[in-house]
Amino acid sequence: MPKFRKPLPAALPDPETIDLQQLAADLRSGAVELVCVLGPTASGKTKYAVSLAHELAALGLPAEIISADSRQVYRGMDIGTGKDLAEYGDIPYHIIDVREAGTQYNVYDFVQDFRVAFDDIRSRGKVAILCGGTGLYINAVTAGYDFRSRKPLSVPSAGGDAPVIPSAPAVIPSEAKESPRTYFIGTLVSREIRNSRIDARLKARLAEGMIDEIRGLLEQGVPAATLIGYGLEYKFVTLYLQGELTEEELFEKLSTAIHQFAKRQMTWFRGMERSGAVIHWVEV
RNA sequence: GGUGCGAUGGCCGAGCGGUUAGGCACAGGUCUGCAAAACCUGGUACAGCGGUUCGAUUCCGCUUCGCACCU
Repeated sequence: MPKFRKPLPAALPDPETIDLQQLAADLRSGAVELVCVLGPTASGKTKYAVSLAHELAALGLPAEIISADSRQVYRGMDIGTGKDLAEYGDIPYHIIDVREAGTQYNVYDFVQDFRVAFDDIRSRGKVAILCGGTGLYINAVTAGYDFRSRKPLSVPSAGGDAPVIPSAPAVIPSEAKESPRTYFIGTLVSREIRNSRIDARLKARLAEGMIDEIRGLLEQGVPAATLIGYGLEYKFVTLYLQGELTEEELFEKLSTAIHQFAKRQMTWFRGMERSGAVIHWVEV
């Protein structure tokens, strides 16, 4: 039997410095059509994307941000998703607060929404910066996932208990366009720092009223099962509100779950790199 | 000081004279309509030293360290 080598913890990519002048030139020439800022949770993506937008604007290339976050699409889910809209300042953002909390949203919807936002931004002569941590969504639009050949989801017949996906159109989506030439920038943080930031941020969110936010969603009629399905803060806080976790367990388990989530995000990004994407990692 | 009980991988926790229990954490990975989701894979540890035995994590003794109780 071959002895399996224990996989070593993946080394951090080498940090780079972005050559802004070059990036600006590539944007002007069309060599780059989309800038994508990605990274695990708590790595400072939004802050980085906003400052990049300002820097590009200073070079005569005003930019707008398209969020690639599967949970910030929901209105009323603010603290738990880390939706810090103030952070954007005067930079316009897209695909945030576009759905009611409690509804469904998926990659397919995102691809449609992205297309609209992207075309809109470009038609106004501005640069689009895609920024987020939902790897699947990022990959779907930058690698050109084609859903046309997939069976459109159908709404189950009355009485069925299959999950209803109301946002799924019953028609075959329009022809997928070619994916934009994308320049990827990854926000890099060591695992240790990332995890300690996650914990600090979690404490802050709890202190800011995250539990009340989620209690409010339940009171508005969002089913507990749906909130649990949203994962992380929504899942664990709901369990806590249902009395299934003590306050101590809430922090401990949620903290662990977010650490694991951040790791999965990095796994996804490495996978993108393995399949050919070039990600320029920067230390923030 | 005496007696008794216990000491299992990062943590919890079974077990047996001769497979690597298991869970959690951690690490690596998968991913084309719920992705903050759903999955897959990985680590031979039995406090130390002797002894009995073909073979000891498992039996015996001593040592160390915990816990309990006693004068």
